[in-house]
Amino acid sequence: MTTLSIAEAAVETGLTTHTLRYYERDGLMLSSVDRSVSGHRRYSDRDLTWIEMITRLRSTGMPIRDVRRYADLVRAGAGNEAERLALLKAHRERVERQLVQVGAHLRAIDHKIGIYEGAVDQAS
Amino acid sequence: MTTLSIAEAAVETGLTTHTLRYYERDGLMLSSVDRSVSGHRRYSDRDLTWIEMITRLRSTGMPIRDVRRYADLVRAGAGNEAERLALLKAHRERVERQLVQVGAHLRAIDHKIGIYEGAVDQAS
DNA sequence: CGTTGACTTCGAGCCCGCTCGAAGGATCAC
DNA sequence: GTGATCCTTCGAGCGGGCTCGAAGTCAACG
Repeated sequence: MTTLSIAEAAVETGLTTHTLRYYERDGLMLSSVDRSVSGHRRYSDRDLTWIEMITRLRSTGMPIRDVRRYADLVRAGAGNEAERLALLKAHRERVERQLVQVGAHLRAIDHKIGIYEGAVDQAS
Repeated sequence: MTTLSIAEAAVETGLTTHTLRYYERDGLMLSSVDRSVSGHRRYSDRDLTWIEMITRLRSTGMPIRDVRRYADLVRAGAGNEAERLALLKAHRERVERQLVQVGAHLRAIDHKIGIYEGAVDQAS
């Protein structure tokens, strides 16, 4: 099992070291990241996998506080799967509704693009 | 041609009166909104149509400053269609890339949901 | 004529999610 | 050993996009 320094974990996850510390500080990690004897953070595979999950939730638009709630549930251990499920499903619904909306807006914008393409063609 | 008060325009567009004034202040409108003799804003159909466009751009994630740039182009009048086209196309690209990404993340989350559904089934 | 209420402007404040800098301690490369 | 590099914590700052409050004007209703 490999463990990474915060700088390496930053590269691996595409986040900054500042953000990684911030996530931990803000209660988004499942537990405090392990430390080396010298006190430096050591990111485990488990940490990295979890950060990947955070990234998924975040980049589908989940606010930090909801990610924290989810982390709290996972941290609490087995027994609250139904609650986690509800949280993820609710999120899923929101994201899908938004995808549909964005799709519709995008088509309207495409229509506009079509108009300009016509106009630019004319001009040439 | 109907014209609306700011309060009516807010209802119509789903924005707040604060936001409508903010958009104008921030140079997002094509021109200052007309005023009644008493100085109250009167939103024309053209204004509402434009606000709809702003909403489309905004809710597909375009930052305010880019909306302003686009408004500047439209305001400048005919002759810069190619530039407008470029702006919209670039935006379109970004949005599509993001849609793909969000879709991928969503599927990963769905996978997780599937796992929890299994677990909750087990428990019941 | 008074009061209610919708409107005006302006500037400040807020929330989110980072992002950064300072100050200090440890570690690595030579 | 010494200098560069990396780490730590803490708290402040920032950019975006609103959001709000204060203070004032004006018009309509009764």
